[in-house]
Amino acid sequence: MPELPEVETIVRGLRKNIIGPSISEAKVYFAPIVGGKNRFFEKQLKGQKFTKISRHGKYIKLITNQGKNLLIHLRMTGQLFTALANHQVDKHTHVALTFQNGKKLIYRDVRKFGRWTIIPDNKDFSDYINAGPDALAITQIELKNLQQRYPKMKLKVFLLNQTIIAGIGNIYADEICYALKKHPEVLVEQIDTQKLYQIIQHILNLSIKHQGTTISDYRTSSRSKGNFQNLLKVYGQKKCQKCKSVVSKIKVAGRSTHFCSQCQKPC
DNA sequence: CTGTTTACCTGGGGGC
DNA sequence: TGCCCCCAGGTAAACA
Repeated sequence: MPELPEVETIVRGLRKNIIGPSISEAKVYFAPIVGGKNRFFEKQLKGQKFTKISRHGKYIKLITNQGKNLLIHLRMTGQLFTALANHQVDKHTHVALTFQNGKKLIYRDVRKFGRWTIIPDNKDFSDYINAGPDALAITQIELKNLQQRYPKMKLKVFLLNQTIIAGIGNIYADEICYALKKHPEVLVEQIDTQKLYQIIQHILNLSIKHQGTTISDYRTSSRSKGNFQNLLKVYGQKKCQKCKSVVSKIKVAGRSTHFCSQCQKPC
């Protein structure tokens, strides 16, 4: 589900709501989400206050006043939203934090793939985040260096690999290839760095402006849907917006891949 | 080392 | 309606 724009939208929303108040109760309803250590987890967070929230790629990083580091990954269907004191949890809610001001932070995840990790005191976030530079923080120089390191990699495989660039997932990889007018299987060495750089920044920032893409599960921190799904040019589309020909669907790196065979040439 | 499956889960949609 | 199969925004582990 959530890629960089969706995670960024959630982080911005939460920053306004959960920074400050102390956690009066932490409740885990499904232990595997927190690595099976639900008692430990509840104890660690109780009484803490979040002082900072940020993001690297699709990872959410939270820091408390007593230096506890909490790492959250939403994977496919994770939802992170704030709720009022009277909020009723449903069967897909796996973690709930209650703050002293009565508000709650709810983690809901239909497929249960997401993970909450408390970083041990002697470790750092980076020990638990296996990722390259963030797609919105990367410089053009860094991007060029990465292209030179993986010249024979297919463009979409390169974009999807989180250890190369962090934050781009299946939807935005397809949208980026489309905007570049390149077939997703074109080799990385054939891509102009400046164009790729500008298109990545443009598409991700535009999606953030529209609160991300809701295909089915993704919701903002206030549980509203994103709007960028209305602006997608090729992912999940039947016909190419430009030339009206039928959008092709193939598998690349095991992921469903949409492209226009007329507008995106493999040259 | 690299590229390809599989596993983790639930639910929605299509075909019959 | 119900059953079966496939598909889904992600990633780590197992496999060849």
